[in-house]
Amino acid sequence: MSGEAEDRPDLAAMLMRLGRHMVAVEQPILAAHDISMWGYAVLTVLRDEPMRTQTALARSIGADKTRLIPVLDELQKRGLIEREPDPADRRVRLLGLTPAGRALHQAAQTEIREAEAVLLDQLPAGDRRTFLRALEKLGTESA
Amino acid sequence: MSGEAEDRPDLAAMLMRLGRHMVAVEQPILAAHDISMWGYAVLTVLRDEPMRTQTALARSIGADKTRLIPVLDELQKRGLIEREPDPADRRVRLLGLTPAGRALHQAAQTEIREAEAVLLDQLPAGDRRTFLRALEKLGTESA
DNA sequence: TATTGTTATACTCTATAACTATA
DNA sequence: TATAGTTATAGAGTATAACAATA
Repeated sequence: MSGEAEDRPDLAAMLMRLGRHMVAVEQPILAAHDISMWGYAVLTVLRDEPMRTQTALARSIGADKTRLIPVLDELQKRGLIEREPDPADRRVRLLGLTPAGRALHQAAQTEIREAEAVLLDQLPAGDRRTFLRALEKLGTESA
Repeated sequence: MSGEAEDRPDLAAMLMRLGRHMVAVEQPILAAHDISMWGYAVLTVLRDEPMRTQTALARSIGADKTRLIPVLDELQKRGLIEREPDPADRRVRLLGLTPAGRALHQAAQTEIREAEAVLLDQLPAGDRRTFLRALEKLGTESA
């Protein structure tokens, strides 16, 4: 309980406003690599760890499993992901990045980080670190 | 340019994830007051300053002017906003809160701040202040 | 019977364009 | 002719439910 008066917009409003702005900033970069926002999100998750089911993948990026299917179809067709039935349980699809998928993700992320820096450089280095750490912590522990 | 390796999710992903979560947290509160997210956004803007046109109001909350109209119809019908033609230029609608609108906004916002505190209390007080200030600054200066 | 993945459908949200009225 | 507001329509994005394959 801080005794200070908090004269600021609501948290959801600030997050969604800045979030929409950053999505708009990312859009041209992703388009240059011919990949959608959901496609990029899939590559990001699979880079950190392969997944055993599409349902788990969908949950981890906050998407419905049904709307991931066209995305996975496209990524597979372009040779960016592997997606093969598990011999031990042929209902599930083992998911992972191909080298091409890894390379594309790396290239796109590098450009995205440069675009983010333009925004984040408005903050002093210490505030920037605190901001990013807080944002990551709140997102992972609650959402 | 910080020389540190930045092993974190992309900024847009973190913002949208936490933003969606906070919207979900707000939803039951707004529903209890029988008001939509856009309706609440309108009340918030008008509390800070009356507006001279609906187009300006739409722009200030990042919405299309056409999708604001049913929202304004509803708010007006419930006596939460005033919306009268400007005698000096009868094309424009002068917009402002009624006392009832101001009271409803205040009540809802109080509950929303309490819900936000549950999340924000995970941060040390200093980090919390830095986080909120940074978020507000980045949102207003760029988006 | 339960679970994974898929397809088809319906629904919500949003943007586009056309219209009215004022200036 | 230009602008504010409104209406109608179409499009994108998303979720719901039914289905097929496997356990």
